[in-house]
Amino acid sequence: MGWSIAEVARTSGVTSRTLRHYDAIGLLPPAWVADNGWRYYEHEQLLRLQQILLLRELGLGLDAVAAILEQQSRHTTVEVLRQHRDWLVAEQERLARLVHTVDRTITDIEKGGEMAPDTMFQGFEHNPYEAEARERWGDDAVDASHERIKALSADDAEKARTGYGRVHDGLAPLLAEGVPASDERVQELVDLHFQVISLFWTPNAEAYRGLGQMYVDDERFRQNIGQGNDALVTYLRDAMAIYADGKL
Amino acid sequence: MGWSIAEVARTSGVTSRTLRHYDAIGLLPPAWVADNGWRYYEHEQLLRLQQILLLRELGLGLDAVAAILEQQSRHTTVEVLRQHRDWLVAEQERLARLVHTVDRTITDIEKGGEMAPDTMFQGFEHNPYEAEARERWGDDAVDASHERIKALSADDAEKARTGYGRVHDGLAPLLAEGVPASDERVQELVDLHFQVISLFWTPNAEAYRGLGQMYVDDERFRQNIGQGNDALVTYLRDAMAIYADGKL
DNA sequence: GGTTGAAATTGACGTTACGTCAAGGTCTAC
DNA sequence: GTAGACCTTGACGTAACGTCAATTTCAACC
Repeated sequence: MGWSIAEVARTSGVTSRTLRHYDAIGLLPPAWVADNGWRYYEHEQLLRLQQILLLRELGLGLDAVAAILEQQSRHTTVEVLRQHRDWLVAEQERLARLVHTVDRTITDIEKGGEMAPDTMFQGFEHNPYEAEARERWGDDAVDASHERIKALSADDAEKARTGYGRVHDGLAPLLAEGVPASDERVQELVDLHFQVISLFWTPNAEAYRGLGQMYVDDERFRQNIGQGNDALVTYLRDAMAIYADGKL
Repeated sequence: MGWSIAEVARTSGVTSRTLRHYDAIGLLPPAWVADNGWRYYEHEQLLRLQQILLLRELGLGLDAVAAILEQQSRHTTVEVLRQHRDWLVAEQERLARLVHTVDRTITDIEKGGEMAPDTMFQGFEHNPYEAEARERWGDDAVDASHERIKALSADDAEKARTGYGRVHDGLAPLLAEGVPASDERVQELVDLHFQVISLFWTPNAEAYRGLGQMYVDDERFRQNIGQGNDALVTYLRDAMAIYADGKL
């Protein structure tokens, strides 16, 4: 009488390991255990297993499943399901925010891919670091960079239009509010900017300050970063200078 | 020279345990280790830590973070981030489906709360089970059930309008396609129906068959379940009868 | 009665990113 | 010398099993 663990496993689509696990945590003990230790299941256990699987499919944890089956009350069940639903929605929103942030970071990096290396080499071009740059990345890379920076057209600017989004998004309202560049919130954003830059190139204080100045001086950077709002770029430069003085 | 583990922990907002963990998995070894075994970190490690935290905030696993920092290439980084983004979106969609399913199940159960007990008792009312029902749930429950079933108004029907959604959603198109009630897809839906019912009441074959018949005979059930589509209710009854014969 | 193959059992480790003790050494200051 | 802060390694716990590994049992066949 009754079914063995493998038979139950086959007909219900779970592994015998899972059934043993459910036994171990007390969620689904077998109907009876033979003298040799073998587990045997009856119709009642099969039904309970189906209930477990139904609830598990909703994404509930086994503890929540156990709570529902223990109470067998509509009120408790709906209560647990509602909590679970709330959790699902919250998690979904968290993921949505992450997707957004990742998207922003990707465009930031891609924009960095179009501009930052050139920035980097241009920064070296007329200062004592150029020799080091040529040594570190090779003449070809530096020369190619010079080519690319010359070739930067309105097209590229357009392509990069959405870049530096995370920093831009946060900075613009702070500027509008008249928050000083030394403000903590501004410096946090600059820190983010510095970190994204630092994923591939770590400027020292002087280079970072120079990068900010270049954003202002070079029309393409000014346009890309400020999106027509030149004050924003100046603001970023000032904030970067303060950051460089304080943290680098 | 350098900072101790607790100093780094304080300034960067992680615990010393985390730093030890990052050392253990090779993600962030300290700059040097003193003779007494104490870890000391330099500026370079702080920077790397910031990079790690930046990427971790995007929801990346530590292995993905390690991959990015190991390569230090824009291409790899964007590649990893894109994969991660895809995963995030897929997960988000999965959660959205779960939310939907949980919602449906909640309304199913709540509708069950309004109708199934009455169904249950009504099912017993004119058959040999009524005595057992009175013994099992008490006279009060059965009498109250009779009161409630009499009081079922258009209001209640309206309240329950969205119930049995999962079954209804799946069944209607199959009926429209002319799929026979014995079809596997139909029977799967009936199985779902049976399982939701079984969360609180486990009918035997006869009771389940009777429940299906009642859906057809009683106007309120017919209306609630079929939403005006009487053929759907008949279809469900037939499918339930087949299910009862085959599985119960 | 012995052998074989299928099926069963109980461990126990691995997974993710640490949190949380626990036991014991080290440093600094009084 | 000792208190107190700080450091170390070690080990268990988390969720829900997957995946061996070693061993035992059962049913059937020769």
